[in-house]
Amino acid sequence: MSKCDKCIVRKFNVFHFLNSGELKELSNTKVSKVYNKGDVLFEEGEHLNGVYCVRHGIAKLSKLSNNGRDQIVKFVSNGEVLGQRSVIAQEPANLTAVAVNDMNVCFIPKNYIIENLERNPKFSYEFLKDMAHDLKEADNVIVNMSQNPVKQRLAEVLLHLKESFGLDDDGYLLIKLSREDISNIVGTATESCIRLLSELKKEGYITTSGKKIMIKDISTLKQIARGILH
Amino acid sequence: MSKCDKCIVRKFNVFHFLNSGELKELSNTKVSKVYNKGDVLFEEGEHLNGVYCVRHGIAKLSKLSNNGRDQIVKFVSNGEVLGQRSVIAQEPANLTAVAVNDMNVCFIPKNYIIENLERNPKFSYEFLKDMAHDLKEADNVIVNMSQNPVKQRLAEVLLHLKESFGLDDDGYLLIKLSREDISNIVGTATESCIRLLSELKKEGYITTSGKKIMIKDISTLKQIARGILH
DNA sequence: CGGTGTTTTGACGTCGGTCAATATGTGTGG
DNA sequence: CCACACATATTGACCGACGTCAAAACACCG
Repeated sequence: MSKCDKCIVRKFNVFHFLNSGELKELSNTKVSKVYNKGDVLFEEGEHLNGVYCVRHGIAKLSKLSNNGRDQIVKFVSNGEVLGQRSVIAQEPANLTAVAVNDMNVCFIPKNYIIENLERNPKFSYEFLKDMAHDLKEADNVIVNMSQNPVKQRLAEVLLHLKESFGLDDDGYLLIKLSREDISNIVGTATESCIRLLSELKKEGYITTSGKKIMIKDISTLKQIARGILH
Repeated sequence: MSKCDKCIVRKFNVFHFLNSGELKELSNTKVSKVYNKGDVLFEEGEHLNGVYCVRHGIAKLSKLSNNGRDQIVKFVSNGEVLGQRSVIAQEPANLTAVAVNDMNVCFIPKNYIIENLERNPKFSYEFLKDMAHDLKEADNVIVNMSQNPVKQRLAEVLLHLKESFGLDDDGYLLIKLSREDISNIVGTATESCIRLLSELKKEGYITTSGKKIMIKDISTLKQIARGILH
């Protein structure tokens, strides 16, 4: 069992303020888990007994709309924590979490979280800041989804994927998603998404090779994402 | 200056756990304010020096999209608290707050909030639960906005307005909004919204009289909101 | 090699946005 | 109380973006 006080990803999340005693307790209560690409971490409506701290890998958080299509709401990767909302509100999960990659995750039982929230104001404050950030992002997504055309949203998504997950050695987006996944982020039909991708390709702003996508003209893409260009 | 320990709305929000000493301090630091319909409480990008506790009235929280249209993200009314996200994250406001009604509001300075967060875990926990709830709502809105057609969203909005604010003595929705406001909630052009309202009217599910809207056939409207009927 | 799943392209219809004209309020001062 | 100006609501006509269905091209794998 690896020690939490040596864990690098902890530096970037709500656990970075814990003292050595609290970290030792964390090391003892946490459980390491491995998920393979496509595995479900938890599903909408499920009751969570703890949170998931991502050591390595990427998960997508999605929700089924009442018309039967998935909407991807958010990605979570190295250092980030999953399931905090449900644990804090003591409610069933509102979203489904699926591994996009092979993942290495630490599961931290609910009790540990609750107890620390009750006695450690700094810890609570970290959680609050985290959720405040998520809330701001969510509000921004609402505005974009409801007001921007699909091409603009697609451009935003591509830029966002680059910002969040970076590039591989050849300059392609590191995260590999199916066209269906991409359209489920953008909130559109798969075919529309494909069509707009090939449009962007024809215009010379991106290149694709199988699932891999490369952004070639980032500044023009930014203009499209801002609605200045179409 | 009225006393917070006698305030009814406190029972419904994050302040309901404070002890009598903390409440006395709150009474002394808070400032009562009155806003008239259309007044701006704060604007996107503005730095907030505290939170607003709504004693009476309704405010709309909106954000300007990069194509120049407003998107209403959320309403806040009696007992609810405004501006908490910005104060907690110590960031400029992400949304603009405008009074929909004449309002009676208590302004609570940032320092009071921060100090209590630092020493009172129960208080922090209340904030956390509040934000967890907001976050869930926001995620649900994202899914609806990106996946549902306008008529469905309009039906949902009407039902939501009824749930949140209730009816007046004649059975009309208590909250009075312009068509433009309604379309800014639904995320559509004003004319489209008007057209769909008159469609719902022709179909007999609602009645309108000026700005006032009455829901006549709530069960059918629910079916439309769920996408079962069109 | 065929079989299965994903990506791409084509054709077509419709939902919803835009512009413009008209109607209906709503408030103001006379 | 009326007349005028001005805002808001409603309706019509038109068009483009986007969703849907279907077929073809391509990839991946036993």
